[in-house]
Amino acid sequence: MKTKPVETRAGRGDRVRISDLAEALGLTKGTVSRALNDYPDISEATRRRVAGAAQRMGYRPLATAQAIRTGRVRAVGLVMQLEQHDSQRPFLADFLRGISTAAGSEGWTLTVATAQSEAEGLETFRRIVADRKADGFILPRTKVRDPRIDLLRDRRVPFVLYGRTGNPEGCAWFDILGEDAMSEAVIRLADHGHRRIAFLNGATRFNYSALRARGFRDGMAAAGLVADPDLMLSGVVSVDEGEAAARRLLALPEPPTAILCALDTAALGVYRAAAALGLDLGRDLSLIGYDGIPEAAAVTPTLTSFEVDQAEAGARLARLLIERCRGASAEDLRETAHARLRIGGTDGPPAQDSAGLAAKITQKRNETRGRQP
Amino acid sequence: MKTKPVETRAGRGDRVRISDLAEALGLTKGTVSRALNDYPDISEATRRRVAGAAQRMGYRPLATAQAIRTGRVRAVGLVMQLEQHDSQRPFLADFLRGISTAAGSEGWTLTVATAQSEAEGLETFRRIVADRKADGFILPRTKVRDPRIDLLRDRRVPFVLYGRTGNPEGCAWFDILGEDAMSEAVIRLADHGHRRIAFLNGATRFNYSALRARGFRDGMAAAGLVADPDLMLSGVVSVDEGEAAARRLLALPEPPTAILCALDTAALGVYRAAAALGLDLGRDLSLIGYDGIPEAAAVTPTLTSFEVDQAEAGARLARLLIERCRGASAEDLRETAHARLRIGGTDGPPAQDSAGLAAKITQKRNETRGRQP
DNA sequence: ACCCTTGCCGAAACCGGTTTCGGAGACAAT
DNA sequence: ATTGTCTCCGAAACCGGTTTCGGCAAGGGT
Repeated sequence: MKTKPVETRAGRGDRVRISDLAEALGLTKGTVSRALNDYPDISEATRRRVAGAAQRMGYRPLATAQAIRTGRVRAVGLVMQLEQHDSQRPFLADFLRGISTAAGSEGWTLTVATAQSEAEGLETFRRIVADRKADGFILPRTKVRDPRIDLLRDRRVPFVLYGRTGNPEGCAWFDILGEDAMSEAVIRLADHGHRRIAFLNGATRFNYSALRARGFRDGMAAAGLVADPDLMLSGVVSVDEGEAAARRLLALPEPPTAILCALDTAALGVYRAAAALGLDLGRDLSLIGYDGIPEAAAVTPTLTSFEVDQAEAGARLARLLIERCRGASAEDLRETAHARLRIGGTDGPPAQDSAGLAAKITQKRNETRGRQP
Repeated sequence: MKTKPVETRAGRGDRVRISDLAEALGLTKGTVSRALNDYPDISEATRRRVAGAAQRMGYRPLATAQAIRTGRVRAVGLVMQLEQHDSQRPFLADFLRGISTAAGSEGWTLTVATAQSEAEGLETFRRIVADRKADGFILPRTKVRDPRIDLLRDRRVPFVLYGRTGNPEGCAWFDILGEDAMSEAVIRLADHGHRRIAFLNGATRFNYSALRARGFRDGMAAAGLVADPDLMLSGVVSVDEGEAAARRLLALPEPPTAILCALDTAALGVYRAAAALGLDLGRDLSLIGYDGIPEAAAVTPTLTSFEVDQAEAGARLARLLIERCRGASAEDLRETAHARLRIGGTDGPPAQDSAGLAAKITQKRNETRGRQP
């Protein structure tokens, strides 16, 4: 039954072991180990001597060997729960690059797993921890109430959120201030002269949704405008949902002259609705999105949107997690950054006010109706 | 200096160790180990007894502990060398999902690293092997002559190509038959009535380019058409390059009525060129791409293109690599699959032949010129 | 009845580290 | 000079497995 494995000569390879180091220094490997791990019972002199020799001889402890005693393998874990409409998808490569380079510079590696469902995801965490394939996790796409957090907090497994969450106790995180972006967008639209501004929010189970909604409201207040509840929809994620929502909004007696979307995918749906109604994006209807997905730059006119440096996010998350694994307290490991506005062609001064827009829409609709039968 | 690490109680956790198993069976752990690893000096009876107990007690060997003796950690490695224009990028999530689920079902995990340059990539391989973070590698985007292959082959590290290569000796692989797709596309265009068909190929250093070019030629031959060298360009990768190439082709005395692109990104550039010349895609000019990137479905008309099941590709690659690590010979581990045509709105019978198209282009150009000054 | 295989398993070394324990030596205090 | 404390390192156990080696018992041949 046993087939001969491929000869991996890496086995006896040129690695310097701790015993080599010890021998070269005239010490025992136990002493060398303690010196390298900053045990207090090692004199400063030998500590330096050992560190120097380790450096010179290129000694790097074998993580798998350390792990059997310490249980720590110097690997950050990432469990991706892929959903159909995941705005992070296009940026996954950048995100992973950020994580793996930051981790690599500390001698850590990245272990990736995927899950189709939440339950499977939790099981995956358990497995990876039990198998010692990672020392901690980066948790992307945090929810307001997130079972992953409960699980890991309960098991005392280190983790860092990409995003914030409802109960932040014991959580370290890095997050983009989506609320600031939404607020900035509203003020920009108000400066253009828009007074009726709609907001298409994402799925409310994700934590960012509440924040972006708050940012929208804050921006409206700052601009001296009223946030009409009829113009605030949530759960608008896919292109189709975006189109449907926009159609509904534009059929109102007092339609918005600008739509702000928490997700670019929804914004792409607005393109369709505008095209169907014969509206000019950027003139008849202004539109601002969030994420900066590639499709938004490929379409005409290009979408005004907020882009996030996902590589930077990954790098900072990795560094935070490593610090956390080394024992830093979660409360000291909380960072944020801003999204950057990428100006496209979909926002500008309104060609007419809400009433004018309503009239135009009615007129267009009648034209179309007239042509059809 | 030493900060207290986060208490990971996974350490003493509920894991059943091999010694637990041995004790329960009244055997020594050495015997149990040999039984589980199919050593020939274990009776079939005890082998079964051990396997049964392992199953029942939920014993799973700790990979990191095994690794220190065997050097094998049950992890597949993936080093992504990210380039600016990587058509795989949008599919990375699916690809990773395929790999990690297939690997997971065998108890393996996935270690991911990234590199900015070829040299850094090679160094990364060395590091991962030396640190025993992976037992073998999946090599995406193979080149005709690929230094990664030389390195790994030389060090006898198992690997599997995603793609084929110039010197296949000792290489296992999985690949999509891009040549068949190109050939199919040509025949489709010929069936539409096209006679002058152009081909925009990708970067020639990648192995797929030669294959797709061959597929184009084979398709032309099969359709009874001549492949005009003036209509075959290569190194056309980005949207800008695609646009420039299309402009050049359409300025020829006998322009093509159809363009086949080895990459969707290039095809997106053709959209721009067609728009600039006032040509109707699907009527004046037919266009077929390859990859099925999301932008190609977002644009109007949608691009006729070939899509690849990247999750399936990842899964098969993972399985092949695991087999390879278990000792299967590379020559027995070579699989292929087909891309699937996704019909869009960019291909159809030509509205006019090449001469007619040339006339139309000249006319449009004069119109534009007349308007401009 | 004797020797020689052969099959099968226990004992122990080993992999490359970490961690505990104890003791040698330096130095200060009595 | 003796005792006590403190510093610093060696020795050895340990982590959870794998692999080598040797030997016992059963079976086979003469």
